[in-house]
Amino acid sequence: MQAPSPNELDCSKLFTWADTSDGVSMLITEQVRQRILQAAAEAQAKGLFPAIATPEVQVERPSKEEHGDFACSLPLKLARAVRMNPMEIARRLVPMVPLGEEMEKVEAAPPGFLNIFLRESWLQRQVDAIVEAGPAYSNVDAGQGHRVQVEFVSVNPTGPVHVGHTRGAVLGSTLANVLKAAGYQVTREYYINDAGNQMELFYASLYARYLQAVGQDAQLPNGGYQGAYLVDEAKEIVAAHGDRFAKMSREQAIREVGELGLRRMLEVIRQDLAAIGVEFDQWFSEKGLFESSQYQRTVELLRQGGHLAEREGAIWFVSTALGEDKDNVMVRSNGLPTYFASDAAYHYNKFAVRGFDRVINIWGADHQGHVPRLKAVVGALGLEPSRLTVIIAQMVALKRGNERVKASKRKGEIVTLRDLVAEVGPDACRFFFLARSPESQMEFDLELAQKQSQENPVYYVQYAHARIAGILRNAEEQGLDFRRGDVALLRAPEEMALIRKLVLLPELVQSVADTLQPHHLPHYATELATAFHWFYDHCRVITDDPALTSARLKLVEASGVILARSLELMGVSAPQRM
RNA sequence: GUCCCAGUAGCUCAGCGGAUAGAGCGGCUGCCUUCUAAGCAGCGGGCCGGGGGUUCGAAUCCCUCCUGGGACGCCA
Repeated sequence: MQAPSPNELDCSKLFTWADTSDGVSMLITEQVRQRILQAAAEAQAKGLFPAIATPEVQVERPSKEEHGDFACSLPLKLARAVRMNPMEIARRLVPMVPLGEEMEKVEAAPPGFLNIFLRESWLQRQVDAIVEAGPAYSNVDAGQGHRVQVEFVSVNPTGPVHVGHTRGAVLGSTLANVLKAAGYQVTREYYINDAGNQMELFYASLYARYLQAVGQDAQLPNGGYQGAYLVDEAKEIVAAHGDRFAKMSREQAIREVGELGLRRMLEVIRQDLAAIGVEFDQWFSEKGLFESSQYQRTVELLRQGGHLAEREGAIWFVSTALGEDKDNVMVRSNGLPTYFASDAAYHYNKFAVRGFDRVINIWGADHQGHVPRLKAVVGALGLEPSRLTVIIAQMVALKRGNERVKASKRKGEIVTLRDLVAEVGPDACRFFFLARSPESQMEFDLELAQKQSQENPVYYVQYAHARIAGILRNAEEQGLDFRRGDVALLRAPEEMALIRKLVLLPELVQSVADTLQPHHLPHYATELATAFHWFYDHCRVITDDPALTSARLKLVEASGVILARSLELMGVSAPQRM
């Protein structure tokens, strides 16, 4: 028998999950995989086919019902190495697979698949398990309590959050939800770029608007922020503080007005994000890295490691020595650090100071070129670069009908997150962004999004939840107690199809935590809703048959638990009525 | 010029080594005396950008070309 590779052992650990009433059990997919592995080992031990290294055994969910609940192509993969007909391998494997109480049967199917069917009784019992466990049914233990930080949005506090940033916001908050469900200890963080040029420009712009607001002649600085929101900010500052800043030195006034403006801007950003359910555990100040001399320490570490070189009056990070295309300036010839330098310090802080096991950054596509050098500098600081994952969310192109909307904060042409939520609503907005994988560019037609809002798939999913709530309300009004309902009565095709969808959520949580691709959640939720609507239309729940009524009410409750949980993971509300 | 991402139904997008390629929207046709019709059932719709390869098997992997977006600063 082949000893499982260390990699396989790791995997089996990753796939365990707790939280069921009968103690720790394993994801069903993983159980099936293990059984096939066992079967292969036994077949080889018995000499049914030559003993060779068993390739990675993968189990998939076939799309066609007649192919069973799981399918495995191991025989096809084995065929060449053992020089046998794959169908013959499959046939010899079938009787070796231990069925246990989960599996009904295993079939060999041409050209050499193993099709695995789950036992009806096992599926039915999951309904009880879901009702007992509640939302925790979906939880897995992939993270094993490891500390992971998700840093996202981190928009410069020079203006409100706009539509493009919203994609990253929705993505990050959902990932954080899922990672938590997968057993990680999660910190959601917003990095405040409160140091550097852009902030100086913002302060100076705000100061100019302030002077204008108190009736003085003032010009925006070159390249300054032209957005109307700064005019409003300035007016509000005047309302609260009068013209006292106009009487101080320009330098001091810019500092004080700027400080006020920064705080107000951050508050606007926080509120706008909260409106689509995005909240943070930590707001981390870039300036703090300098004030606590963590920046200086990081630079010193790089210098000691021989990663810095002085040239043309600037200090460079010699990334070419680490296989990069070019070196990067860390300290400019004017003595000021670059954004890259504080980023190095920031990531040193994340790993070495705060001790996160893993860090996930969500960036816009316009920062994509910075990934290699950030990884390089993390490595140069003696940290393992693979602990850092940078997810690049592609651009969101805005349209209004046929007209393209160009978003530029400095020019002030912004479609803000606030506008978007006002037009489309937070639920549709989250669902819409979430349904697309981050690496595909998307076109957001504001007209269409608004028009579609009644036909948006999010309502389809939410409606299923509202129907569930309605049935449970009726049951309660009629004083029905279904705790003793017998799940063995759930045998209709619509009932079984629904149960099959319900049991998928833990596996989905596992795979999203693994691949960091939450766009599968909305698709799952839609499929689950479809299964429920189908059930609803074919199986009347509350009837004059008390036994069947109780059993079906249990299924309805279990459906509500899983549907609400998948909506919760996406940050979408689960309405009781619609 | 170099690097990254994308190209799948009329539109917006899933699928990323498995069996006859999917969903929503839009179009057409049926279904409300029964727990919400924001629902269900059905019809139509595709050289999976082109061309080569690898494989028992390719929308999926490799090469190449085309198209669109992004990145290549002592900006962030």
